[in-house]
Amino acid sequence: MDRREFTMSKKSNNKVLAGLERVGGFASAQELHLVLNRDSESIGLTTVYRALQSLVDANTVDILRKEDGEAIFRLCGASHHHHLVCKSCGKTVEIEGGVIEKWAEQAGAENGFREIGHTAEIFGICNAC
Amino acid sequence: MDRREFTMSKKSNNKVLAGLERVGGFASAQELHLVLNRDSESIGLTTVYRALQSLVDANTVDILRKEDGEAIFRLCGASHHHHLVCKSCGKTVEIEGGVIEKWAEQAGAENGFREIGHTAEIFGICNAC
DNA sequence: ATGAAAATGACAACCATTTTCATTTTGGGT
DNA sequence: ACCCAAAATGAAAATGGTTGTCATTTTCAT
Repeated sequence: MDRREFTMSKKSNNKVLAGLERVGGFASAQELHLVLNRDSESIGLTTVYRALQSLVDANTVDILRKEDGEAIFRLCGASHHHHLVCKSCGKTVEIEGGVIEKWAEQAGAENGFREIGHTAEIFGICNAC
Repeated sequence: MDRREFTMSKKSNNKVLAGLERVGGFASAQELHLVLNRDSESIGLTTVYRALQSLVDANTVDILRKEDGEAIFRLCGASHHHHLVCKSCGKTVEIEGGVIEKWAEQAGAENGFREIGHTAEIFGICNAC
């Protein structure tokens, strides 16, 4: 009877994915909620949170935290890079992170972990500040 | 009489530093507040937050975020390592991060940043889970 | 069409963090 | 020592992102 496994493409998940595509980069749950409703896509804030949560669980969406602790999301597969952020003015540079991937994979493997993921951010003061 | 010039060493900052030393690794503001008051160091939660803030500004303390967004703090200079955390059971392994130091330093230098710092954490599922 | 299960969303609850503000402490000038 | 202004403190209230609740709606297999 229950043959539904991974076919469940919840409507809300699709709406949220569409929103993330339109935004292109990172967006917070609340921003996403605004964007979606601005474009006559009626969807509740709670549902946006739930959709994001399930997309994160499904490894479709990445989550990371701004310095103030707010969660921001982006589509996985969007080229995986890291950020160099100026603590003073907020200027952000995208950094290639192949080294980090390897480091994380290796450290995980050495300790018998699977489904390895990682976060890595660099911060400092840019030359304009 | 008072020849300690510009040791603007606020009493609360010292209490908080002592707490961080005692804890040894990472601690949240609230944990710190508990620890301090448990040891008959009377200090308010608000003051703990303010002290941590000023210590972070003074580059005496590092701040990073747990996955749930809560801020955790540690003394700078406390042996610099990273964590491999099991998403399921919370088991944590300390990982050497020399590669990361170099990666961060280099990326910062290449982009004209100074006072480079970084965060990096690895997560996955441990073999017991 | 029908009933059960899943999904939805308005609203309330939660909780870490910040702000407010009244009070206390500190420290320099006299 | 004494004043007094500025800094520090902390209890309580406010803030704000996120999660829980629950009544209602939608989906879907029969």
